[in-house]
Amino acid sequence: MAVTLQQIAEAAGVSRGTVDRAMNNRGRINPEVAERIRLIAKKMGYQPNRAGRALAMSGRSLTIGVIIQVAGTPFMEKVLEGILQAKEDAERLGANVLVRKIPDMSAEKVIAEIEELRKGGCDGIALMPVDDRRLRETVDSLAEEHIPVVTFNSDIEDSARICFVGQDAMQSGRAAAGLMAEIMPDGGKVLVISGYPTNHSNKNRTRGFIEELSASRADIDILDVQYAFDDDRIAGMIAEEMVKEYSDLGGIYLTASGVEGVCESLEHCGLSGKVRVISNDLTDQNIRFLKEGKIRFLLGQDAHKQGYEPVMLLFNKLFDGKDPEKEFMYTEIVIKTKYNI
Amino acid sequence: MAVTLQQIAEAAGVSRGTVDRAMNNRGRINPEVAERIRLIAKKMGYQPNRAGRALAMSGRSLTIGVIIQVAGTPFMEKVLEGILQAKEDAERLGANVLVRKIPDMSAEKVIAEIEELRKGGCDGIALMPVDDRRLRETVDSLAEEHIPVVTFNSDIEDSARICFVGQDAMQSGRAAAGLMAEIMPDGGKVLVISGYPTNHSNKNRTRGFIEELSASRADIDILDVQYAFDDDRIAGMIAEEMVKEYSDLGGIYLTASGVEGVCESLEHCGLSGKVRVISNDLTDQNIRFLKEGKIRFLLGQDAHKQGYEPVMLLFNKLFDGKDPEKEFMYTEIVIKTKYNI
DNA sequence: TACCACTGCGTGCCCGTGCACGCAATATCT
DNA sequence: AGATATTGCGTGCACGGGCACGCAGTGGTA
Repeated sequence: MAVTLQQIAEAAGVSRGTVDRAMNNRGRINPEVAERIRLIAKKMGYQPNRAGRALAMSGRSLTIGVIIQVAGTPFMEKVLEGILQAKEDAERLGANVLVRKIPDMSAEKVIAEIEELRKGGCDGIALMPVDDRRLRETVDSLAEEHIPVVTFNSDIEDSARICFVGQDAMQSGRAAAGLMAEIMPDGGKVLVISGYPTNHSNKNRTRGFIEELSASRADIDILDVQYAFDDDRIAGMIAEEMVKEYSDLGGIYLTASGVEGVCESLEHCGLSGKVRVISNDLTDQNIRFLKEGKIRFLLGQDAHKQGYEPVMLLFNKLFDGKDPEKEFMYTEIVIKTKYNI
Repeated sequence: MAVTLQQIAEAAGVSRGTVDRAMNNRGRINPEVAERIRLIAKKMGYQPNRAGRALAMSGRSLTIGVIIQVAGTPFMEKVLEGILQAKEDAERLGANVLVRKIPDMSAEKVIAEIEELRKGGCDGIALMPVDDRRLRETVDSLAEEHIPVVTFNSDIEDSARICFVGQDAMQSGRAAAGLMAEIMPDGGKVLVISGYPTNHSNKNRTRGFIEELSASRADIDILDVQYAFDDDRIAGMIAEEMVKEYSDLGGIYLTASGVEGVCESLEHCGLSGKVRVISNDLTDQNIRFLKEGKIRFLLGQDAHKQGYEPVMLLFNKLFDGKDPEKEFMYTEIVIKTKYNI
């Protein structure tokens, strides 16, 4: 049976109200008594009853804002599903979840949404950020107002956000290397095309990929990393140039965008399906290329969790005062082939 | 804001208790009044408040029993984690979750546990079943007593369980075929070693694998399915016999157990790592073989969800009277290599 | 007519928690 | 010393829903 405040009160020889003050640091209590009560509560394994709390809190707001880009990709659809399920769960306990969908993800738009949520008296915010100085400053200012922020999908490094829910990029790069090793039995050359090198995901995926592949396969030659800056045209040009220069180029790993350009170039050179392409992210386009056999493997992430968890982390923080266990919550790396997409 | 019984009572010009009787069909009420109240409630969009109900129901049982095999595998650990998280969530709303761990999974043991739970006044049961006629009869008898049952990991087909949470075995077989196709660029022969053919998972994995591979790769020759009946020694013998008979045997797909026997045979023949092995289930042993490069791919399933959902489905059913959306809840297929395990 | 059972409804308590209020004891100030 | 704040604590109400109890009105029976 669950322990209640009343039981702790009896065990400590005080009243329920005193236990309440001790547990919730409300002040107006002798610090020594408070400490003793907290010790007893801990020993008894006290966990606040959600129903009781929800009931007592009813009438108050507890609003959680979620800022998400609506791309219409299957990935985003699943993230949204996760968010909506969390919304349902949280709202049944009296919370209020506002989902703000924005069509394109510029820092200005995100900041504008944050400001609007802040004005509306939002108690916590989950967002899919972009790398931007002003956005980081905005997040830090939210933290100063004690409005917790959780980032998901990508992170704002060195900011005051309480948790990041997303992929471990290094590990993702290593997994890609493992797959590349499996499908290149005869050795050969491998090319890594990275997006913006300032982006941490790109950097870490590249690092993980190279570390793993060079460690496991001495017979595979990894060419110098090329940067396509998230531009399909540049990625295509790089691919074309490289397959012409190196006839034994057997695989291309893309850390981010540029898939379309690469696939077109390979097709143009008559090498589509021959040069193995491994890429990231379950976008519509990538999935199409995967189904057509132009991409061998796609590395994705647990989309549902990436939507559900940020909301729930905020809810737990705001409702129970329970901080996230870690500063990062990594989602599983999902490997998709044309057969399990 | 949410509608309460009190608001309905005021709108209907009756007392809260009368609304309660109307909404919960408790009798002792004029049928016409009851109907009128239900109409008003519907019009106002009444949804019972979980917190209130949980609080009122506290002290009463709402006991959910979970029967799980403790194998100590990482997979089972994660399933257990999911169960324990669901336990926490449900218990915070006043439910009671009993986790029964049994060391080995014979039908007798499972039935014995079910009987004990039934005697203890359990309101719903989640279990990892084995294929057994008496077990199915037991589950059906539970259904007659209105004790809902959810199966997970494997199903009891054609039984009265309200939902199955686990893998779509056909799809898993297809994914394995896709991977096999990727790592056998030069064609050759492929062998399927199945566990007990009466087991639906084995049957469907085999079917999915053969359908997919024969459709996508005409240059790969799929040998007749061999049955190892979940016996390592038999599986090993089959593998040894086959690699001797067919020098171009390039891949083995195992639907279930027998991995150890196969790997030993391959090692014995000096073909370890050369003949590609793809298998199912993230057991300790399989993971070891995967890490050692003796297995190329392992197909697993979302373990956490497989623990969490069965308990939550039962809780939603018993607490809110909400039935599962579908009779099946399929978990995602996870592909593991030595690099993302 | 007196007694009882039954119907149809209102009332009040309970669950666990948050919080406002109030009261006694002590501390601080005039 | 007396008035006034502050500290430390107990008490009671509220929240929404389940359910026991009780009460008035009705109908039947001896």
